[in-house]
Amino acid sequence: MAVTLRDVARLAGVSPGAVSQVLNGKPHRISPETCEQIRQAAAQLRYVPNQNAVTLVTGQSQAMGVVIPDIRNLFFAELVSGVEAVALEAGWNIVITSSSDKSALALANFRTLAARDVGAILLVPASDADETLAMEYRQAIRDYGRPVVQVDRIIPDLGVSLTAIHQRRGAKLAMEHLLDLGHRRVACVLGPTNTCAPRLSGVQEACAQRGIALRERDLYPGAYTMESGYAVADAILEGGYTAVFCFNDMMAYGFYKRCRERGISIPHDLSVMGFDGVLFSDYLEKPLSTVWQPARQLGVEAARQAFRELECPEEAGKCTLLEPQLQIRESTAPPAAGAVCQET
Amino acid sequence: MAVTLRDVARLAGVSPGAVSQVLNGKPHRISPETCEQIRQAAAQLRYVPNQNAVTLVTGQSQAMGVVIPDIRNLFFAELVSGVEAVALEAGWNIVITSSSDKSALALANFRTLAARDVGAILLVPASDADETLAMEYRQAIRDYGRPVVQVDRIIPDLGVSLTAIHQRRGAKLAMEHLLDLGHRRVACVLGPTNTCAPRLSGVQEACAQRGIALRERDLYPGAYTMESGYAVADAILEGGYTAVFCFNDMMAYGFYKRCRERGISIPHDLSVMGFDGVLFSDYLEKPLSTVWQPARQLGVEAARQAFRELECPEEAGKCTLLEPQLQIRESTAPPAAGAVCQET
DNA sequence: TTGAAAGCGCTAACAC
DNA sequence: GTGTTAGCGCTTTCAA
Repeated sequence: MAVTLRDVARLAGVSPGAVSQVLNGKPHRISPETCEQIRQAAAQLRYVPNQNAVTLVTGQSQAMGVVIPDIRNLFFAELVSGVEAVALEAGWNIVITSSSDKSALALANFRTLAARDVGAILLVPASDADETLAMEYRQAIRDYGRPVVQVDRIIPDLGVSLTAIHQRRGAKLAMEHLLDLGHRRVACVLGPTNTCAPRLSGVQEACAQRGIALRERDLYPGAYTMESGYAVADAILEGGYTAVFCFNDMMAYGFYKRCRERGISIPHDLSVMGFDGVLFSDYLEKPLSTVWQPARQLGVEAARQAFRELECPEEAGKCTLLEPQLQIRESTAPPAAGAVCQET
Repeated sequence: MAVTLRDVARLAGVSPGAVSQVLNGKPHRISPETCEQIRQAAAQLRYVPNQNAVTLVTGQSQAMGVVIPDIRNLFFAELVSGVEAVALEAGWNIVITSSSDKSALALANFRTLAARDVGAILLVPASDADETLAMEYRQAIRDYGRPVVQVDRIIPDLGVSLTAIHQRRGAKLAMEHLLDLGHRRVACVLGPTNTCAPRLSGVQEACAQRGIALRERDLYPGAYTMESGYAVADAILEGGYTAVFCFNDMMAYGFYKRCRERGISIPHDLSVMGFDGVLFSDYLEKPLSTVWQPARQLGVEAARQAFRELECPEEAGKCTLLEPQLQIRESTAPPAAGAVCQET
């Protein structure tokens, strides 16, 4: 059915080996005329090498495996697009697997990709990864024996490179912005425990440096969804705060919605800060102040790191941290004299 | 490095063939004890079959190729997630390629996927596809010789199945909604010419059926981006309209922004209708009335169609149209008595 | 300068 | 029941 290298060889009247040499641009000990004949024959038959055969014999597919929680999350979509751009330059494809943020599935995905002999794997672990899982990952990474880059999220001691965004610093920037505006009663809406740790410690750092107390009860649980931002709003609006730091933009959107419903004016009655810098934040009725994360760049850097390791194994184990950017828009302002949110 | 089937055979003291039989659950003519031994050996060595070898010999990889314009577009991200869900059930992976909505790249991607022996290809053509390209596609599809499903966008006479959303009907619904509210001066913000044709004819149909004239100048060019919605807003706000139908939600967001800046009140001064039903539409200051497209379901159906064709080639050439849904929210209302947009 | 031959790891048809 | 064998399409080494 498909045209094979043999077909080309037959048409050109040479051996398969010769065709392989020429078409792969190897140091050719083949006469220019033969070369030309081979090229013509290949073109005529529209020969395309079977990648699986190439992979089988070379032991490495020209594909990069990617494990992410969910492609519908804009952050990961951006990330993937960065990876793809780099892969494309090198003539590689990408194989994507989503874990629904479930560790077991993420690990299974990792193994599947390994079994496909992808040339490298970019791994964004699920947020519920624990020590048992870390051990399994270590094993799987060892078995795989090729470049693995941990992206965005950290499982300790995996022994592979890490490419991530400096979230702690970003969160600190955000909190400092709020504190500098004069806010003293700030609520935080967190994400899933495992993944929001760096952001939380950024917040704590900012408070500590300014000698401001951050109470346990100022920390509200969230799930990084609009729904969870909406759901937690009432409690916060009654908590006597002058500002809220939502640990991602989505939750801030949900928060906005509830504020709108209750007639709370942002930023007059309450300042709202986000985190992510998602596409839409600039198009809200009050453009959201947030911390922009270079998601696409993250994908680019992670892919580059993988290629670097491929060229030169000593490059493994590098840690790359990208800088997030504070984006101050219209949802934050100094606390108003008579803020509507009653004191507790 | 990696454990091979031979290693397992050696440990179990049997032949490679036997191991293959047992591990693949083939009608086993193998004694239960031997079976057990083989399984144990495989488990002990943590044997994982090399997928490339399997692919090479079976001639088909357990992977579905997907060609889309851009993964950062939420619509396609949803689509892909649907495909992935179906693929996962069958133990397949997906290989994603983005074309940046460029036809040449989309075609190249198609060929790359074919060369990888993916089991089937889901193709969302780029929006600038012309007849020359259609010919190349036909050729490539023939060479590929496996199931291809055209998704969401139509290239005529490709001779493959099509799974899409009934956009014409959706657009008609939207326009009817506007007309039923009493609007007579409606502006449309289009998308790239090739891709928005069905939506446009839905609009025309609705107008024709009600004997309402749709003038050429009521059609404004757009690019399906927020920026383009923002950019076109001024012209429309001065055009004496009482309603705008943006051919996607993104452009409506951009339109909102400009309205906000100019103090135009939606829907009092102007009704705005979107198309897509993107995640955020419900969280805008005035939740956007729109036409929801079942993007994820589209992916699910397309993948299922591919699997069906794989099982039974006669299934090829089927056309599946999914129904979009009118979602009326708060951005549309009857035209106000004294609308602010001056007449032309 | 070129052809022949040996695998890569696996499946499937065929002997034993 | 189980082992042996012949490839899948390609790269690469070694002879010629």
